[in-house]
Amino acid sequence: MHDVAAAAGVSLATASRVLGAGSRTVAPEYRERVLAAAERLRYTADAAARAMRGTSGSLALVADDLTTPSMAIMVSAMELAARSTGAFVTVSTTHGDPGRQLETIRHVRALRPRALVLTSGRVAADALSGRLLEELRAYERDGGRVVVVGDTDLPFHSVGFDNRGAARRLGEFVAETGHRRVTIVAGAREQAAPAARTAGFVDGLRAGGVAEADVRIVHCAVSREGGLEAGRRLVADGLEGTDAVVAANDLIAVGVLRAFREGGVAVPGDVSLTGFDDIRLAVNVTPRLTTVALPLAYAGAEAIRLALGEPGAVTHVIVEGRLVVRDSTSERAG
Amino acid sequence: MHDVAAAAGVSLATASRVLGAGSRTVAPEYRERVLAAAERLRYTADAAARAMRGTSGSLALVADDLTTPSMAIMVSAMELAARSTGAFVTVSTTHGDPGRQLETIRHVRALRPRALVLTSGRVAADALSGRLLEELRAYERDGGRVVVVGDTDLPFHSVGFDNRGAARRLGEFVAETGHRRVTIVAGAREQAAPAARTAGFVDGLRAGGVAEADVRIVHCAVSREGGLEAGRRLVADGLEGTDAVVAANDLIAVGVLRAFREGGVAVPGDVSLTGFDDIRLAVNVTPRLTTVALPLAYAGAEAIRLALGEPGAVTHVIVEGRLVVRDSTSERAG
DNA sequence: TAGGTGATGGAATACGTTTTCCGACAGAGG
DNA sequence: CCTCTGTCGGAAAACGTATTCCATCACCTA
Repeated sequence: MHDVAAAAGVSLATASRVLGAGSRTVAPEYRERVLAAAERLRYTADAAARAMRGTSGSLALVADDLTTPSMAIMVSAMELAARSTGAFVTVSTTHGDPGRQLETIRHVRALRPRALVLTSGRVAADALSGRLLEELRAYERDGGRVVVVGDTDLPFHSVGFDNRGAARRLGEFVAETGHRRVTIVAGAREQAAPAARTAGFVDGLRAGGVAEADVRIVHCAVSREGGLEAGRRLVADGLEGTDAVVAANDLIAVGVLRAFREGGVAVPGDVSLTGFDDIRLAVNVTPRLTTVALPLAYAGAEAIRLALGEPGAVTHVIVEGRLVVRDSTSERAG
Repeated sequence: MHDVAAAAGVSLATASRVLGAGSRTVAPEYRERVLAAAERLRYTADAAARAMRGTSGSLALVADDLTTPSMAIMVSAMELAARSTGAFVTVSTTHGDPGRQLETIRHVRALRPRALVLTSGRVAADALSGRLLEELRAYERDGGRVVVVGDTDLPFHSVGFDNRGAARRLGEFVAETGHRRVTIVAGAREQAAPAARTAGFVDGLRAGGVAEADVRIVHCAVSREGGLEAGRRLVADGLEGTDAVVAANDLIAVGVLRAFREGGVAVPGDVSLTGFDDIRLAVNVTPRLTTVALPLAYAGAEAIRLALGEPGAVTHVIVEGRLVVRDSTSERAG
């Protein structure tokens, strides 16, 4: 910047006033001269030096895993939203491992980011969460801001999905389209999101008139393979009049779908099938999956809004899912 | 750090020597005292202040789009590799728009990153590339290091895929398994990767003994929809003895597959079909796609290795694809 | 015309760290 | 016992920017 000021024939202070986000006004003539010199010299103010004075203008995103499509969509939306305000985004992944989460947060604190956005399916459900919480609190005490995406029982700003509510609506839909014997492929019992969805499915089915005795719940790994295995078990055990299978997410549903195809079970002819998440794969299978779409990009943008927001009370934002009816469900006679 | 030094009863300089990556040795007793004080006070050295002296220890990743699975895999691998060396990673997306690329690079230069990794399918094929090049050169002149992933005709370090070579091997495989009339669904003529693959397919088919007159090339949009459309056209025009369809990527192949299913063409019964990229979807369709797997994670890690490498001559790394034979191709009688 | 007032450029300082230089101290060798 | 040498702690400078404080200047009003 020294060079720019010299080239423009003004003092360092004037150059800074022009190039920094104008704390004070500068005469138009000088302003123009400085801008021209900066352009000519390809000058950009050093973010590190700038960070040493005021706020840092960088955001730290800590996510489980970028390769999961839903994470990628959220992180991408966050990057977009942050960028539109001129903030930089640094990304770290933890693979959901609480130890790595802790280590990552500790590491990232060195950047003195304006805010820390923690996106994880399993923040609270662990023994380490005490130390994690403590670390996040320390970060807040230093003036940082914590936003958690996907979990709402922590005392930080958060963006959560109304898993239970959306699942309830899906359950109601399944009940109202005439299904009477339903199997829920619920994924892992311990994970928060699948558990909330399962509870919502049950709510909705009951509300729609399905008898408790006619709702069966089976667990499996939260993956395509888990669904495949669960589906094979269902086929092997006999479907016993089951006319709908409700899966905790699309990946599981796709696995079940494959098992049904192997076993000669027609979807939706013999059994209706639903997923959750509306991943891209949901429209690339045959039949296309009836599912619940989560507004992931919106949630990501909302997280950045919270991260950059004015200081204030801790805010919990809940975003709703949307039922997407496609070809994997059909109306039953009765 | 002042507080830490005070708490440990040593000078600022000593604390720095212990906590910074030891430029000099400190008496074990003092060292321990400082470490204990830092732990107690939850102290982490300010990265910005640190960056103002030596090198910044941060890497800038500029990618087209995080939501594309292949990009996500590469970026994720880069993050992992960078992290293992203690570097921070900031990501920016440009949606492949050259204007945004330029603006992003300009913006990111403020961070004085140690290196800039540009991952894009279409860096060179544009009128703006002159200004882009100029900007990157200016960045290099300031001591930065530029690594380009996916394009090799720029004068920077690069990691490229041997599209043509891998396509050639796939072409040979198709020829050697007895296919004699082949249609290449080549995607867009203007894009570098599809064009290189098409050339490779032709090489391989010719080498495997397929006559030039028996290779037909059709173009389409590089997407599932493009493939669907192209596939429908093929079905409508009549396949005229075509016994293999070779697509420029998996997405196109999946589109073609759907068109064939609609049109009653059996894969691989009537026609063999191949893709390229080995995206997750390739194993989630029926039949599972024969394709070429690109070692994306390896390429990402390699890019970081170049980015962090010792100064030296510009290096171009070419990574090979691997033929993955699945169910969408079958051996022909002759 | 003189004094007051508002605008604005310039010098200096602070931010938190690393590193260089200097000085002190201890141990060893003559 | 003195001196030389090696080790290590402490003071200070430097990195690049934003901002505070001061000085100057022009303009307006009485």
